[in-house]
Amino acid sequence: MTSYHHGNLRLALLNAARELAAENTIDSITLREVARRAGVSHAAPYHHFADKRALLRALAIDAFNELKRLMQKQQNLEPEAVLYGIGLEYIKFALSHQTEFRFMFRKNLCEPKGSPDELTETANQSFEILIQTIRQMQASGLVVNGDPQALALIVWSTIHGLASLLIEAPIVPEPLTQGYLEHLVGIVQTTLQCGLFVRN
Amino acid sequence: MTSYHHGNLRLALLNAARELAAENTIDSITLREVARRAGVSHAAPYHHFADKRALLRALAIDAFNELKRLMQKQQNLEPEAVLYGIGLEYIKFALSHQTEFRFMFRKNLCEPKGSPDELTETANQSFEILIQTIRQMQASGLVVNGDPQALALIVWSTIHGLASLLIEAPIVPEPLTQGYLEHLVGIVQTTLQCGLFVRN
DNA sequence: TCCTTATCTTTACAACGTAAAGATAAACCA
DNA sequence: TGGTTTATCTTTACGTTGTAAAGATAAGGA
Repeated sequence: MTSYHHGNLRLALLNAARELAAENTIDSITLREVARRAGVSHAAPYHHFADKRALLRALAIDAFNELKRLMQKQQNLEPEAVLYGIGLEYIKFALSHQTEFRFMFRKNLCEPKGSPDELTETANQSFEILIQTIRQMQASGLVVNGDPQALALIVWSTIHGLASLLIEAPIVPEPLTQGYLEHLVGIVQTTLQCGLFVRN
Repeated sequence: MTSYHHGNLRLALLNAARELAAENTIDSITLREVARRAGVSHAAPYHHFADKRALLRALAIDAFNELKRLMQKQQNLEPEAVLYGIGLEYIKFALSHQTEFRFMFRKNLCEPKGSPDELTETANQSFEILIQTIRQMQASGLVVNGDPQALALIVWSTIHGLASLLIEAPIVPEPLTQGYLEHLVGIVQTTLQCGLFVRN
């Protein structure tokens, strides 16, 4: 079992990183510790990732793909329920994968603008689902007309903002129960749906 | 001029950190480089900050205070324009102080929950302005009734989410002009005001 | 079979955060 | 005023990190 060649070290490294992500804070993910957990020398990772950024980027890409999968699943609901479902999944994912979520939104993990970047591409694919949802809802007369991309950006902002604040904001709104969470997403829904302002 | 005692090293260190924040990415802020720029030895900062986290925390606190000041200034506008003004200032601040903005929302810079934490307190003071604004608008009949804290959280989410995505999201919506920025904040306003969904 | 190539280890180095102990100057107190 | 205390800064030191370079091992193709 303790062969010189590992078999699938790349995956083992990513899993070790995820393990660290789950148990510690964001700074505890170190290349050397990841290698240690995978049972290899501290330089071994360099045969699978160009540098530390590349490892974290791979982590972020995996996370985006998982989130995309969760969002896609919500598209099977009745049209009026899709957006609420997506919002809830998004926030639940952020809360249950806080460290990965932080790496998903770290510009300096992306390749310099212009060069092809898998992270940017994967993120865009997730965003596409939101645009697509808006488009479908527009077709069903559920959402106002207008540039679907801009509207999707606002929806994403609202959901992403709530998720970020719940994770990172130095304010403690409540002990976070599933019920309170659904309550908050409900307000988001209501806000988007009815508007915050009094109609005149 | 080159006296043994610096005079106001604490401020000089913070300014050096801000200088680094302005010109580089988030990882380039190192305690030793900050000390170098302030013209002192690499251990000098420890007489003014307990550790690196404390320096960054002070940076975040200063940033929150500056943002609070900007938001407060908007409260002099006509009631209907306050929220738009706050949103625009918030996003402009995030874009012009990206690194500080990132440190403002970093849970691990806060003291462990329970102990008194100046960062948490300062952040709450900023949030208070938003709650206060909602309350005033409710009094003027501009905003629907309901828990002002929860409503303010949603408003904050939307604005904060947009700011975060513009800074961090691995999608490039547009070249960011002042005009496009105002356009986006306008959509936020419209969303909050009129709702995204078709009325039925 | 031998050689190439991919994978992993060893060794090495500079930079970092931080601790401990010593130097300097300012402030305070007689 | 002069001496002592205290705050501030420096020097030295240590362990950890990311990364480069060179060597060891094993797998696969000629």
